[in-house]
Amino acid sequence: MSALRIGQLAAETGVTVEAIRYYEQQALIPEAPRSPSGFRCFPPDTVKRVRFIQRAQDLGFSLRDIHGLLGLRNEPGASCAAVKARAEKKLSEVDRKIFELMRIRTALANLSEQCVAQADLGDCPILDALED
Amino acid sequence: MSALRIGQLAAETGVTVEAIRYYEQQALIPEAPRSPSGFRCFPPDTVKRVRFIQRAQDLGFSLRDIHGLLGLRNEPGASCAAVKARAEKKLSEVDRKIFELMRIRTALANLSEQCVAQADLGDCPILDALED
DNA sequence: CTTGACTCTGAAGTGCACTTTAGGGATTAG
DNA sequence: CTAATCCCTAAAGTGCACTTCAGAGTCAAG
Repeated sequence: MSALRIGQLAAETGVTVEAIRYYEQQALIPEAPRSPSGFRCFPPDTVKRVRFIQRAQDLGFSLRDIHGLLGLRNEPGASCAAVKARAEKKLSEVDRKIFELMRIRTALANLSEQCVAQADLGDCPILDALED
Repeated sequence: MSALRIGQLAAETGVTVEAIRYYEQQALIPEAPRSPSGFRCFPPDTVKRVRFIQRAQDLGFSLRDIHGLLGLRNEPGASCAAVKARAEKKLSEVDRKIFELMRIRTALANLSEQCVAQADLGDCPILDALED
């Protein structure tokens, strides 16, 4: 049970076979060796690689970002600090988005309340929150 | 100085003239009246509208979403119940986004914290955590 | 009155992260 | 053996939010 065919890898990771071919094409996973008939035979640890991609994507990294993260490991001068710097850049972006979303959340909640109280939407709290 | 031409509106808001024409085409800003020669003459409060679009986009709303948010404000008071339902749907979407971002934030913060920023990449906690 | 900045339209192109299509060959359960 | 299922490739399509292009009209300054 050492090599996986593309469908098995897909089932294992929950991504489509097309997405996996796409990842290979984009060099996010190593090019798989082929069976005599031309089928891809993925080494089992490709599962980990695909999960890495999924997790990193989930953390807000683009595929380009992920390619960069993967590349870091092979760069001579690259350090853990470089990885940390990227993670922290993403972290501050995420913090900012959370902060802004909290503001609009409040505005929307107010709007909803006013809808109960009175039907007049002439003064919209959403706009108030966003136009400053 | 009551009406703005498209270039002035663009300069004021920091978006391109093309993007503004696109917004108008997508009905995100009202269709501007035209000068005798066919130039758009934007009422000054269009600046606010464009800024609303920018902010909302920054919060992760698509232009389609924004169209919906804007619609909330302009709908006739007749269907107050429908408006409220819409506002609450948006609210739950916002809540979901906040929740998702908090999850991402926690993961990034944890990973970043573990990184001593001195180790070589063989044992970078961030990459390690993403790989398991 | 000419030059250069500004504006117009419609159509096509861009980047992302895939998905879909078309037209095949390979493998396997019954 | 046959039918279902899996796999292959290259290319085109998708949705979003624009950007670029081509060709042409308008306006203010010098």
